[in-house]
Amino acid sequence: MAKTIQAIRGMNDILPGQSPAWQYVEGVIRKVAAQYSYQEIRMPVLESTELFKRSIGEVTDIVEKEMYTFDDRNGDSLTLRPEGTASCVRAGNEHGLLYNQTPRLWYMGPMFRHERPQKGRYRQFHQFGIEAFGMDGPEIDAEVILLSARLWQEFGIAEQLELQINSLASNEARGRYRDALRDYLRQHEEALDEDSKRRLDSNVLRILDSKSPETQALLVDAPRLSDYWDEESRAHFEGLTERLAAAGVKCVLNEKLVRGLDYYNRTVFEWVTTELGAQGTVCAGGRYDGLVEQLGGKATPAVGFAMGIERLVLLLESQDRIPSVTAVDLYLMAGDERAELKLPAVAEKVRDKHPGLKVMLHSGTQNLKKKLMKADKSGATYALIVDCDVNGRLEYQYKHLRKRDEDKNFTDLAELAGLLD
RNA sequence: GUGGCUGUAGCUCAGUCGGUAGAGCCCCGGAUUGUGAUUCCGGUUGUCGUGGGUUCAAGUCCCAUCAGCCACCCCA
Repeated sequence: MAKTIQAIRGMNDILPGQSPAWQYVEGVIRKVAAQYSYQEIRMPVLESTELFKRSIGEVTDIVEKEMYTFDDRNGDSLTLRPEGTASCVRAGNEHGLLYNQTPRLWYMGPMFRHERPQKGRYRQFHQFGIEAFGMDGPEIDAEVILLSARLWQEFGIAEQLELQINSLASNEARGRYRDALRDYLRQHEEALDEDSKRRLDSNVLRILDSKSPETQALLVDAPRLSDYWDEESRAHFEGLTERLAAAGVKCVLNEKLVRGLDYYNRTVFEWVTTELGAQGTVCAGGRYDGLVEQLGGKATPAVGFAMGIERLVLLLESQDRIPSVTAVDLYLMAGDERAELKLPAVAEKVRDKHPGLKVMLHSGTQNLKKKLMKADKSGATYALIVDCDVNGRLEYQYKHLRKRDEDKNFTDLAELAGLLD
């Protein structure tokens, strides 16, 4: 036997048993995105490596050690996209979608990060994302968050998710805070954990969400980001929280919430759950007013989020919120050899008349008992046995496989319609 | 990238002190030759993750490696 080949580590097959859950999730997402008049955009999975270095930030973990990067045959450096926003902005700039316009866009598809796999974290994973460009008021931040909140309502998991929100303020204000925080932490450097010491130079703000208890104790008396907010950012933040409150969406201020990607400013938010272990963030996003210009476009404010589909599916499964669907509705079989020849034609007629019905045609040569066993095993609700009388006329026997004593015989296929509920 | 746990049949798992591989489910056949669900009888499950080593003998002990899970890191 030839040696079998396994899937790449951290890259999962979505098997037939799982695909109905995915189709359900994708269907609800498409519906809700349409309710808010967002339009789909589909970007390539491969982009120039430079795009992600310039958008996500050179010194982030994603760019430094998590990207699938390789040289094309002509020597260009290409990267499998680790997230969607950069690609979306690139496409918007490239096709003139953003200039003097206010597009509301969504995308869904696979992303790639070379991390150690664990629950809710995979090397190929899927994100649904939305991005709204050209609008700088808090009402669009609110819209984006309300869209996500509606998804939780639709899925029936609103109770399991908490909205955490913060403002990173303007780049200048954040810069002043970063300096103040660094000054404070330098005075207590010896008390910091190793990771935080390293971040003192590379990314001070990330020390805020360190899991080390000693570091957190140190942060109690540290400068607070909200004390450094500029007036415009404060007004923007209040405008957002007032709109959320008016719409009945609860949120908690988390002053230690800073995003991992460099391009965020002002509003940042996360929807978190305690149901998924260490990977509790199901959806996260914020405002990124500088990114379009940073990638060569005209200065354009923007806000968006990304949602991890795997985490969403895991959460739905943990709450038993995935509707069951039957794989087969009607199982069709022949009772004799002459009917066998006409069976595909009968199946086509049934499919013509009942387009929504999932019709499975028996294949194989077992006797009728075996056919019915197969029908039962298929999960079908109904079976239809087709026979041929001496004159070549077709006769039908209908059986309800989930209720007893529901057999019926008829010679006109049209009678089937009245039997399917 | 770091650490802990785990890899035996398609699935869930047992396998004692090292002595040539087991159960249930599933699948196939039959009881019942054209009527499923319950029942009964019979049958196939296999590179014990992979590669080395120790040993007369390794699923079992040792080393390496791959994969999965959980946590760190990071992130959705």
